[in-house]
Amino acid sequence: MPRIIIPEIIVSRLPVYLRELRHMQVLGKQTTSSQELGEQIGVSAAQIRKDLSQFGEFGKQGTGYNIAFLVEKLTGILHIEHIWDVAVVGMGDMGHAIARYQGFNGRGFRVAMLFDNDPAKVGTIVGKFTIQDSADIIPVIREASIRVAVLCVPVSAAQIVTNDLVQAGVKAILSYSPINLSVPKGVRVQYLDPSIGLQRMTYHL
Amino acid sequence: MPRIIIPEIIVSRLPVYLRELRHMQVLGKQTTSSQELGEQIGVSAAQIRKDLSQFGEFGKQGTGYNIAFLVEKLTGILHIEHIWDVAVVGMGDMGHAIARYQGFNGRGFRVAMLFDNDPAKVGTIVGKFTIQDSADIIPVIREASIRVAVLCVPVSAAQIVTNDLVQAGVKAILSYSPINLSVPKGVRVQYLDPSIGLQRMTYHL
DNA sequence: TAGATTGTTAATCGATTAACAATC
DNA sequence: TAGATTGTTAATCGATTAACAATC
Repeated sequence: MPRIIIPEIIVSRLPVYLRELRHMQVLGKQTTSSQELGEQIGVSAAQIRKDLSQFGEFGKQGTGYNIAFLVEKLTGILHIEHIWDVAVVGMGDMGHAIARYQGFNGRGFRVAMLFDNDPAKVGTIVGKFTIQDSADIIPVIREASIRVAVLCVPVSAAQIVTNDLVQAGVKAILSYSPINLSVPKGVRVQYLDPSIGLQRMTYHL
Repeated sequence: MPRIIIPEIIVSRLPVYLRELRHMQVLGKQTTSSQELGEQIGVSAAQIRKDLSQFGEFGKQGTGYNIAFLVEKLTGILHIEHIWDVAVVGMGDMGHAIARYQGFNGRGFRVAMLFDNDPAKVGTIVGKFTIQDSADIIPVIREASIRVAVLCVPVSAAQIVTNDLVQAGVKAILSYSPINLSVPKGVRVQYLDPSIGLQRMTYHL
């Protein structure tokens, strides 16, 4: 039976829905509607209902969505019901910030190992972990069966380190390096380049 | 004469084109084609030509695009021919990393001031600047005519600080706080939430 | 029951791609 | 000139919205 392929644009909205629903939980809310959720995050109510309907029927006519139930469903859909161990490569300022980042708590991820190629940094402790030598990335990540990595190395090293991560079995890379990476099919990259984010806004200024 | 409105999805690709073109310049290339540029960044050649044609005719049949010329045009289109001063608010690990970030060099931005509300941090130096008191955001930013800010404060403070930034005249906010912000029309926000980036990939794992 | 809100269909809207004349 | 590549048009494809029967 051919599993229906969900458009990437829909997948990309689900984490935003989930984040807002968790926020509503913190505020003590029990239920919400597509209307209310949409207003919070700037998406139309119809779009939210259409997106969710790709995965099942999670609401009730007249009353809307039970937040806890929908959070559970989205958590399952996004495959974050278990916590993913994450490797962080490149212990400059940004790597430091990610290594100590508290925002992964309750979102499906935890930092599990740190790498850098600077002998002066290898062996030192950042947050809860000792920085390991980038030269050992392949065996160490493979041994730990890590699938997710955050890349914080300089542009000059980004593609080389990426190749190692791919060889080690990493399937998802979040990159802070402002360069396009080439990866084989089956490996995904998401880019977080602050300059790109700012330039998307200065166009309008 | 009614200026044609460029779709946001096109605007969002321009910084990526520019980044790759600058990278080509570093590699010493003089010209490129829509085909070659597209292969580098994973966009179709037709789409690049279509996008660019919204703004003018920048290429030559048979030979493609002069990279330096196209860089200059895109720099103008994105309004980054002058450097924007940026205020960074929230001097936790992420704020520190942004304050000392070198990646804004040559991309149209420079960090110009830092704020935090923690008395223990106010007055201390990070990178090239002394941390100022968040209580003074409105007069200080207004006095400096700053239009661009990076938000690195905890979720609990994000909306309040945003309101101050808006009141101070900020028109573009890059937010690392994992929460949806509400801003008046004319003010833009871009979000960089690492967990959202990762969740967009774990769906496929 | 009356009011509210879902899930879904059909219509609309917008973005991408294919193709090619123009021309360097 | 022959080959390459643009800018643009028309066709295709996909995403969003509007509307509403179903039903809580």
